[in-house]
Amino acid sequence: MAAVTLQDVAARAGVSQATASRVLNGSSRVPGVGVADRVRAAARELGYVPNAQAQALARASTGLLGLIVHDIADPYFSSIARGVQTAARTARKQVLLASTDRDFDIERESVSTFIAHRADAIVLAGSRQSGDLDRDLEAEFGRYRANGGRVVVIGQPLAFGGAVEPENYFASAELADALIAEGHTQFAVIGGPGSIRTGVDRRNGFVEALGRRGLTPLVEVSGEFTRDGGYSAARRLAGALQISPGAQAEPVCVFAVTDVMAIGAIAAWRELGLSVPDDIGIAGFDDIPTLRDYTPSLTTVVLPLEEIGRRAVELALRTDTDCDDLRERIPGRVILRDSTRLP
Amino acid sequence: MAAVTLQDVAARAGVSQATASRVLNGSSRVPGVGVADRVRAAARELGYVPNAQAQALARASTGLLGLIVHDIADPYFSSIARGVQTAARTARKQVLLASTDRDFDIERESVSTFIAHRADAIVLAGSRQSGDLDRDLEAEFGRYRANGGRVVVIGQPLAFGGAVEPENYFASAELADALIAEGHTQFAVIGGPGSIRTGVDRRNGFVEALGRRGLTPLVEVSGEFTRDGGYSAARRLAGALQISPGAQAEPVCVFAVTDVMAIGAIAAWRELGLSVPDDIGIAGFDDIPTLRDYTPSLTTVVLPLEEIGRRAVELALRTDTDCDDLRERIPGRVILRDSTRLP
DNA sequence: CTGAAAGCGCTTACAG
DNA sequence: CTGAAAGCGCTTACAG
Repeated sequence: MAAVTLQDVAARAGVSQATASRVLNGSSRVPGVGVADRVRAAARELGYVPNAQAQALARASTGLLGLIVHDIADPYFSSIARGVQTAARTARKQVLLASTDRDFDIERESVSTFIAHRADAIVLAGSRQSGDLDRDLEAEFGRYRANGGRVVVIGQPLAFGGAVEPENYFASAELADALIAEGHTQFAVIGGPGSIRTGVDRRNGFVEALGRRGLTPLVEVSGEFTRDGGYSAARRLAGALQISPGAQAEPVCVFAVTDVMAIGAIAAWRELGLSVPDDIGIAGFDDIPTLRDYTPSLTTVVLPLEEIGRRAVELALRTDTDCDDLRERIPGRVILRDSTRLP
Repeated sequence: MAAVTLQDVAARAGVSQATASRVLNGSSRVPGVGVADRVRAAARELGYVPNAQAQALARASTGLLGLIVHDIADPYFSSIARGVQTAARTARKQVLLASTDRDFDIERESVSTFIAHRADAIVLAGSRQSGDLDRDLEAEFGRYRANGGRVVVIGQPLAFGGAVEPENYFASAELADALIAEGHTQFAVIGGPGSIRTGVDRRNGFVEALGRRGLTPLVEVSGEFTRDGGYSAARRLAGALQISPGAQAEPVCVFAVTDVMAIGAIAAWRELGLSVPDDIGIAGFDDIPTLRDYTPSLTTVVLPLEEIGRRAVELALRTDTDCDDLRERIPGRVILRDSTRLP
């Protein structure tokens, strides 16, 4: 049970605890030559591992960084998590991870727990509708920040703290423009849940860009941010549009706000005997790595997810300034591929 | 800076710190009615959040669970991580995550740091070649366990601690048998790095099962566990086999030890004008969700990854017994799909 | 049921 | 350069 303690090390080295502490964990003071060596030798022989909890209590900081995502198994979030990990490692912070299953209660709990653990900073990578950050959460964050905690959100509105903003709206608008430039004139949209801002922004960016060209989606349907959400939305969409195999003058071009949904949509249409892109076109969003070799290759928008994660950590750890009003906008890049090719 | 302290709450409620502690965080003792309410009210009004670091120091346990993976952005590991998260949440533990980028030095560092943070348990989800768990790591784990720490590994050999063993070897053997039953007689293998046990087991299971039927792979190549690793290995393989479009009497059936590698392979062959499964067949391993709608659909083996993560946590948290010799074997399931269909 | 006090394992002014 | 001591914020026997 009893792990080796700094006291033990000090005793064996024949110095005070303070000296042992300075040699092992402090940085500045250079002690007498023999002393430092003795202490280090004692620590090694005893297998001393400093107790980070005790250190955290004695210092002001825990070296912990909280990361909250909707679903760590979702490639979108796991890529962000990878970037967070990388940046955390270079900053010598440990990552506390919470995957909330898109449940806002769990999210709130996770925030409380991270605060209880006195994480030095919290990165909230979920996404929700504007202004929807609930009061409890805002209040907790407020106190947390007052006590020196830093908070950075990725892709969501927050009255305070830092923010990394993937430009979902603009990127989707660019996608619409690119598709129009390709010659498309008929569009439809598969959106996400109304409560998730990312999806809403993408939908809005796309639809409003169409509007600027005098176009309107023929249909809009929506579903969960999952393969199955895309699948069932796509069935409804095909029904609404009455598309039948080989009968399209110009294939309708559908924008699914997520690659994963787009994949579900293609699967649904394939079952219906519809061919992409000949009967119906589709574009996604995210450029998920494992999907890059898909056939037909998927028109999509890339977001530098890992970079987004890294930037969030950098914002969270900046000491030169308060987090407030630090906003980094991260542009997306449109990639036209086969799934929206016109005959 | 100064967060609200238990002392503050006690003062405002007019009770001792001990009583406040018992009301708020202790479980048993039911104090006088008014007392408990007063304390809770004070805590709420002050916005008290217990300091988990201090609690950890005073109690014996931190409520932290360390998870170490090779790459959190890899779907294999992120699915395991999801299972770990779920189980951790129900056990009211927090997850400390380390993604090592497949670097064993970083892995070792992560273990040390987790031990320093006095994680109650550590789940090591990497994978390496048999016996390759280095001495330093073994020594650290030894001390950790002596102090009450629990360690569970997923898919790797360890002389002590608990283990969750995906049955890579057997599942791959079953895959070989199933393929032979389908009528295949010509095989080749795309393996992974020799240092990673998972890949080695899969390769061995497959090749040895072939051997039992008197068959031998025509070629074996290998590469990194990535899309690009599969891509370049597949080019070498096609060169070695001199496969040209439309000229195969019986397409060779290739086993790539990973779905991600299989995808890279298909992409490589497509560039060479080879069609799957007519010119060459391929099977993967993992059944990655985003790949399920791939065309051609990929023959593969499913491993219940989330369950593996959950089981690992359950093993790590079992209190009825020491972790030692707790081994859970998790079987895989073969799924035959289009990518290995014979003409 | 409640409180005073010791202790968890460190760090860090403050003296020397 | 080094040490004695206080303090970080809790929990938990031990008394009452």
